[in-house]
Amino acid sequence: MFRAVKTDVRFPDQEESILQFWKEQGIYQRSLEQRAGGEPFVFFEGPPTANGLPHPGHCLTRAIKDLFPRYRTMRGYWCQRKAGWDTHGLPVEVEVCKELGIHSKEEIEAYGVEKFIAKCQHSVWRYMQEWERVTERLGFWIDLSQAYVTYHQSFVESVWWSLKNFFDRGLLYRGHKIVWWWAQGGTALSSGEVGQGYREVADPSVYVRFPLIDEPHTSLVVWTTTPWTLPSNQFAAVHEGIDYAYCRDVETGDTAIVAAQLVEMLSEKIKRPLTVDKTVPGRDLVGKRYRPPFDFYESKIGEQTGNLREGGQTVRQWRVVHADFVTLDSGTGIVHLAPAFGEVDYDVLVAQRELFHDGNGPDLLCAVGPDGKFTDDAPEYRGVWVKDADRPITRALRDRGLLWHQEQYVHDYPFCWRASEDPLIQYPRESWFIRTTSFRDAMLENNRAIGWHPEHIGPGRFGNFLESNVDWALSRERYWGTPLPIWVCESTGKMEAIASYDELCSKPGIRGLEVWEQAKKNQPDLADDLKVHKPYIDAVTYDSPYRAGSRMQRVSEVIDCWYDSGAMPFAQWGYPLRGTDLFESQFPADFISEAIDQTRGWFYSQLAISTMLFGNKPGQIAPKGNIPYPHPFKNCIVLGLMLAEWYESKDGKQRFLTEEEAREALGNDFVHKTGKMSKQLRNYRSPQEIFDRYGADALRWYLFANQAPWNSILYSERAIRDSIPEFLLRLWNVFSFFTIYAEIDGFQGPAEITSPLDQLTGDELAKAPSYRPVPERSELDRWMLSDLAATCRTVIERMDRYDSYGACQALHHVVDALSNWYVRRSRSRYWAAEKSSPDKLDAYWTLYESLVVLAKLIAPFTPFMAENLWRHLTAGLKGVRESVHLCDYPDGSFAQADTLLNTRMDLLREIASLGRSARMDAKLKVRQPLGRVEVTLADGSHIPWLTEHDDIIREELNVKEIHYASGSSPYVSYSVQPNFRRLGPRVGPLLPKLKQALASASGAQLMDEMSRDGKISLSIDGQTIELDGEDIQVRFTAKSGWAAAQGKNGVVALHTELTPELIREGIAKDAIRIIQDLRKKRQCDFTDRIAIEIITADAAVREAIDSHRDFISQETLAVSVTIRESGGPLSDSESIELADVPVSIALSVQSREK
RNA sequence: GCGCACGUAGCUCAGUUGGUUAGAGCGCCACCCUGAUAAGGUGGAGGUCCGUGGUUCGAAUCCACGCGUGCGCACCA
Repeated sequence: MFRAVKTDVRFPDQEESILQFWKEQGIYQRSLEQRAGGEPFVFFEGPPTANGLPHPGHCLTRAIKDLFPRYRTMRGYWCQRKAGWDTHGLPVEVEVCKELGIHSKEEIEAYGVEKFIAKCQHSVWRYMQEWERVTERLGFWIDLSQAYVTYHQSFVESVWWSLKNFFDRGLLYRGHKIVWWWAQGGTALSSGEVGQGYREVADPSVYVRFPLIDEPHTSLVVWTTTPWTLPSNQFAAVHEGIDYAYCRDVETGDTAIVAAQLVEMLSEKIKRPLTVDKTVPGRDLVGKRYRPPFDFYESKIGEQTGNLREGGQTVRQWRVVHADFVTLDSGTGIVHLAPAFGEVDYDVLVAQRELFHDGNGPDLLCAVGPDGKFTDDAPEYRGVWVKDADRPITRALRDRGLLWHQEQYVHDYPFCWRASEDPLIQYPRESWFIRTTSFRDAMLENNRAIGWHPEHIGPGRFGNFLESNVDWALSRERYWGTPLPIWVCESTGKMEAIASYDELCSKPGIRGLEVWEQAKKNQPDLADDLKVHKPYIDAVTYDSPYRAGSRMQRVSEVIDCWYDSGAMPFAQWGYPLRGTDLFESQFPADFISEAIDQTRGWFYSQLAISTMLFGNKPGQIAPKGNIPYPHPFKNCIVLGLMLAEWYESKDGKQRFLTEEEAREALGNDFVHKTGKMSKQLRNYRSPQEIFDRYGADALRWYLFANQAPWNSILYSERAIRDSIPEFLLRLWNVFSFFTIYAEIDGFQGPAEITSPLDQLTGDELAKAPSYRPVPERSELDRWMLSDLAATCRTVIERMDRYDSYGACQALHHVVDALSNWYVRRSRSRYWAAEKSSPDKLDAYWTLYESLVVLAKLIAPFTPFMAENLWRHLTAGLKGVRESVHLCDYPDGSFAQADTLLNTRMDLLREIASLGRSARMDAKLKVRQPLGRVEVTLADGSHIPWLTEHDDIIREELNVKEIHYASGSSPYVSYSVQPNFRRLGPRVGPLLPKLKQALASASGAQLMDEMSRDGKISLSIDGQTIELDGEDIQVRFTAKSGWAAAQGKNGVVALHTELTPELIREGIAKDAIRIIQDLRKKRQCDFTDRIAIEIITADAAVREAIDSHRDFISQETLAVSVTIRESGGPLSDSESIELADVPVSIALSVQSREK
């Protein structure tokens, strides 16, 4: 027995109660248990960092991560969903520093690393509740209780194990890296952080002469915007292919060498003529020695030479070298290289060293300390902050006649995002690297096997990134991160890697474990996982195997937290110390998803680690006896970025308003803005607001159904709200319609069935006595189920291709068909008086079954709505599955997909739509019956079928008669066009003329010729062309002067003359509508009987009502309809216009039973 | 500067291997229908398919060069 549901739904309230139900009944757990032993569908959760609040963008990733596992689970796969949290890294440290009001590493050290780490560990969980709430509220089913956490000991040990593997294979090495360095804070910044801090500044721009040693009175001229790097100069770079000019500078009497192409420009700049003596190619300059601008180093090592690998000797530095990056865009075409302060400069140094025998190459010259101040190497400037040294250095150059020219240069330069007055400098730091470059080809091969969605990511952005791979700079000179598990011998410098805490503890002569033990004793609630972190792990030392009496001490660095996330495929299980079975059964992933910003983040870190670690090469791990590419993930949906929208005043003074706020404050005088979501700008609203107002399903449906997931998507409250009626509300209204009538008629549904129920499949429902086999039902019923079955197959096919957007389109389409055609066309069947007529029961069963199938079909997309429907549809039934999420996904096997029927029904709908359009043109409202319509179709083959369904069109269009034709027709004119696709290859250049010929001929004649001869002959440019039926396309046009409308497949024309009888019927129908309105106004029950009294002076109206009295009574459940010409005012009456005349009408309820 | 993507109606987006009248939803306006009614339907207005050139009988679609936007990378010596 079904109970009518209210139509004024509050989806958010319903969702909250469903969440409660899921929780109490452990539905998620049971959905998993039920599939245990099924084929695994492996999902990896890319760990979010819980260090900040979740924002709308996270809802998108979490929604899509939920969709596919839910879908696969219903399809029978076993899909575990282990949550994870990314917990390490600089952002956590920064958060803690803010809290403590400190900045620099010195301040952290002063505060105490031990206390600092403990704070970091706590800080990680600060927003955990918000994260869990959003996750749950969105309906993201994931096992939060089993979440992996990157700081946990088991995770850290897995990471150690993989690093030891790399170390032992020689893939982990120590080298130098030029980093963006925050000197005041004593730390390097990641490229993301650097990118945040760019600012336009004016720097000094100096042109400096480097005198050549072997050519008197001749100088290279170089340009730099960082004069403070000049004392550390090591080379001057030219490009071999560029021509350089020796120019006489009249003022100095010196010869200046600059790029030939720039002579003129430079001459203007220095405002004096430069006379070119000769021009030489860059390669002729390579090897020439020059005098550096400062002699701090030259005075000590100026004559230092080294032995070249190719034989011979040369001076180590202060030579001209070739470099590819030299261009003529700015400067002089000769580049000053200070390898300590530039990445490309450093690369040149490394390349130069390669030329020499080991130990013979140039050392790195660096006159600046990590604090950004000059060291003893440059005594003149010792202790001066580099930026403050620009002026004195420039002055010194001028004094010594080396300053050729000086100006200001405006450019963007990075500053520290945490201390906006501190400029960053490039600075060399010792760093640990992973030799990813030697796996470049393997990574590319692995990448080619991955199913990227969209496809272009693979060869495009991601592939390109792999092509330009450089070794992974792994180490960070910070505190809160996975410690690099390498111990160094204090006397020999030899190193070894450690793979676990136990391995460490078993080392001979182990000492320092007590530091942790003591800390734990003092503070028993300290998380045990901290023992593998700084500072405790740093205290652990052991006997060196390399020299008796020496100790092994850990290096001080922690690692890049991207490595943590990339290691999660195995580290989430603690593999290989723990979880071997789990890892092997859950690797590789079938599906992962993140937004495009993870290309160089998680997508790369996973691929790099997996490619290097797992395989058949010596030293690699081969779980399950090797794993073919791709691994560690097979499919990846790369989501677009979510954009914020806001409103602001036209002058931009009031920003980041909601639409409501803007309307209130500014009237209509505001602009709509969209842009990147930004925490700082606070230009987005909390997802919770959406959940509370519209519900999670509304948000999910908006995210899934509005565009392909890789397009960027606007987080727009209005757009989310607007997407509700088209799907969720429409479906809910259909369901509500069903319950209203099922309650009135006492439709039992599956409650009739005595045998055990399970998922309410067609086979189960067929056991109900009143359930008739589908083939015995009306065409409309068969069509609906066939359309639904076809939709099931379409959705499955698309979801298997990871095309969630396409699947949503199919769902949208079928809900529209159900609501706007099936229910609309079936209404009268539900109103039918005979409660147990087979047709009425068929209508109920068809609608019921459709709703059951839809509940299952939409379950992965809008899980709340699906559950809500399911719970109502199965209320009171015994044995049926408690949750729709415990059901199998419908595969459409309940009905044949009848494509012919579908085509015909589409045609029928088109005819109805055209008829309504024609009525509109003729200004004939649908309530006015018409005598006849003429339907002319391009293709006559469906006419017999359509004729059988006259009743539908007659009712839709409110006409008495309908006539179909396919031949010539007085309402239609034809135009014939060539079938371009077919004829293009055949006649090619003649096509335009052929088109012309067909257009100018009479369409009707061509049609006649075609039907007589089966072909048309045309002569064009002397060539005879024969066209068969498929070579032409016939286009229909309604002839003007008729109330007619044309569509793709035909024309619908109306007979518009009205007989007195038709007019009377129209009036009666108007009367019915008015009475129905009154019933509603009086809040009558659907089944209340009423008495009607009508008073009007108009004889035509009286006659119309009188002659249709029975019809009116039947439609309005009236026991009596009284008509009077005049009389005293009726009590409780309403005065209304009917057929343009005044009418007074009274309604009284007679009985409320039945 | 380099790479990738995108550029189609007021907004958000579809648009199959090139086929000649470019679609949908929303919004706006008008009308209609209505015992699902805080729904539903029909129509209208609104497009140099970013621009230029090319290939072709035919280009929103393919090619080239630009312009603009987003993202990423690099550079700013």
